[in-house]
Amino acid sequence: MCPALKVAGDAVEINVLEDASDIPEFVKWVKANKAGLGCDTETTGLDWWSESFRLRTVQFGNHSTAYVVPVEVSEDLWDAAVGAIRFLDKLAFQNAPYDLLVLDSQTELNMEDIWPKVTDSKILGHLVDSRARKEGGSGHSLEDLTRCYIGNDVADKIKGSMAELARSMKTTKAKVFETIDVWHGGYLTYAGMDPVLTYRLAKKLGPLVPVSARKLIRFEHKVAEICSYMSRTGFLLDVEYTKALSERLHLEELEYTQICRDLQCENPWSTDQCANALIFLGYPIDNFDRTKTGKLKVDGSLLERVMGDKRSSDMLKLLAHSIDRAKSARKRRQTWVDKFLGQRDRDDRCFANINSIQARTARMSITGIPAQTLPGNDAEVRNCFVADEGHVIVSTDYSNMELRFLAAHSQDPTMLAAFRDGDDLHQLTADAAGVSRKAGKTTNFCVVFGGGWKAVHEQAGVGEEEAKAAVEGFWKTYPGVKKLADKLTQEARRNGYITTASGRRLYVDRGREYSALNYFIQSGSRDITCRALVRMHEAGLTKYMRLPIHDEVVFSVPYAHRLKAAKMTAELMAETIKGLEIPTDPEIGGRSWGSLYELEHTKH
DNA sequence: TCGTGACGCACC
DNA sequence: AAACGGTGCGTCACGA
Repeated sequence: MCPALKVAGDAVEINVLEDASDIPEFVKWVKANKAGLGCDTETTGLDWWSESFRLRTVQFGNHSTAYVVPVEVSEDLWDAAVGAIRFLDKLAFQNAPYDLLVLDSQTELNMEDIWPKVTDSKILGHLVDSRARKEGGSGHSLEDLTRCYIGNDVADKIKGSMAELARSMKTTKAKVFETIDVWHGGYLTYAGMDPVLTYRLAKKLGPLVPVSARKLIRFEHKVAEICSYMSRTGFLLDVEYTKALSERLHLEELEYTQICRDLQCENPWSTDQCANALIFLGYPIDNFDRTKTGKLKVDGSLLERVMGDKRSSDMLKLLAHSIDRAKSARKRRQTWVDKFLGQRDRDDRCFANINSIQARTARMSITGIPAQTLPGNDAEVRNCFVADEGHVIVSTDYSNMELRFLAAHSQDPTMLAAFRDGDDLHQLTADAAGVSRKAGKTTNFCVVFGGGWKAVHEQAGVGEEEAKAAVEGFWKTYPGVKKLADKLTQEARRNGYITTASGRRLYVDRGREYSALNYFIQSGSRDITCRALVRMHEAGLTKYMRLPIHDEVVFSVPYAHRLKAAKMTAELMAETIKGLEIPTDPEIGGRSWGSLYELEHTKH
């Protein structure tokens, strides 16, 4: 028995099962709590797919009592924990996808059987307040939610106890979980507190979800479930190709780093050193922009200016080019290629960690395989991933989802007609304002982002006057959009938040009410993709899904069924919003993901 | 030795 | 009156 602890004034009892003789008491307690308990796992790390990964303890908790089951010490304890999970009607987890992937991969339990019983306190927390802690919101980690809804003192104690463990063991936090003795008192206290906090948070947060968002609770749990199946499936890596690419990028990096060194730039990753070396070779210091902290700005556009400047010497141009190439090669290798190789499992699969409800707008984020940020202008990096044996890659995305969503919800007649008639919306905006198509297109996107003429000016590379005319023309051409934007801005000003088409509450920062339109569109578009995931799941397509990427879903499908699969995904994903269809565009590729990008490559 | 902020760049 | 929204990740630089 651990020392008594207090949470928000209540004593919390943490029990540890030491051997089989403790099991009857635990079973009795679980039976008395059949309706539901908080649950958590402690493991050796986060890489649930790796061979060295181990499940160490499973913990259960209610409002005031916790049981820590050190499943790694005996089969009896293992069976007791597994039995409890099977027996309980409801289970509350904090970030359920992770724990369920652990239980699924390490025990005889299946995610499919656990998910229907799950409440995820992270999902509830996000539905209550989607903002990160930095943004003035609650945040969504266990520590943040505890701090916000239970008490600072408890959150500090949890955080402090972990740091203390690391200190006492003279190691890093990550190593603690791998090496600490399972009977260590501090460890067991830490482990036991988590399910108690999760249980309390789940109880507390449920009623705080705004009425308009209640229907999203089930929906978001389903989306998280589907994403966890995609995580579990993983994506097959073409190891031979990936190794060769890594090697090539490494040589490229070395070659260009050497040139930088020869030109007095020892470290091209230090912006200070780059600036100094460029100035040393004669580039005028006045030509630099400054960062907001007043330092010389060295970015891609500066390097481009150096290379394009007629007054630049050959050496200066060579330095700018070499800095760019060295950085680019290393970025590709470190951020993507080598990461894939390092993370693969014994079957050469990589596993994405999909946070199905992460951003302030509820957009997903994907780490592990950073699928949302793979370079899109060539096939090189994406070719690392391939469809399963006998499969090909299919990718289905929405056409113009955000602008169509805007047209549907604003019911602006001009914009609606343009989409219905298949007109060129970018040209339409351009014609209305008497500007180039490029300015028109950029304006359409900038308005969605909440940008103004300055953004159009910089992004489209058109003059200030043309940019001003384009933005002014936009609002005149689409008065319905203006009306929606004004309505949302006022709503944000009045309430401090907007309610999206799905009923989600999104807080908007004071003084930044112009972003309300973007939140509405971005969040609504994300919900469209997620509803499509649910429909495809119900149609039995989950095992072919690999990754959701904003307005796109990537699949691996059997070659023989590629046509039918593409058609099915296109039909299931398409959705009609207020009478306007958001159409989809399925693409059938070859074995590698990059094959879908090779055509676009020829554009350059 | 770490954690963190600034910066730059990859994307929708 | 105007207003660039949302991410992940790697490096450098700095401070506890």
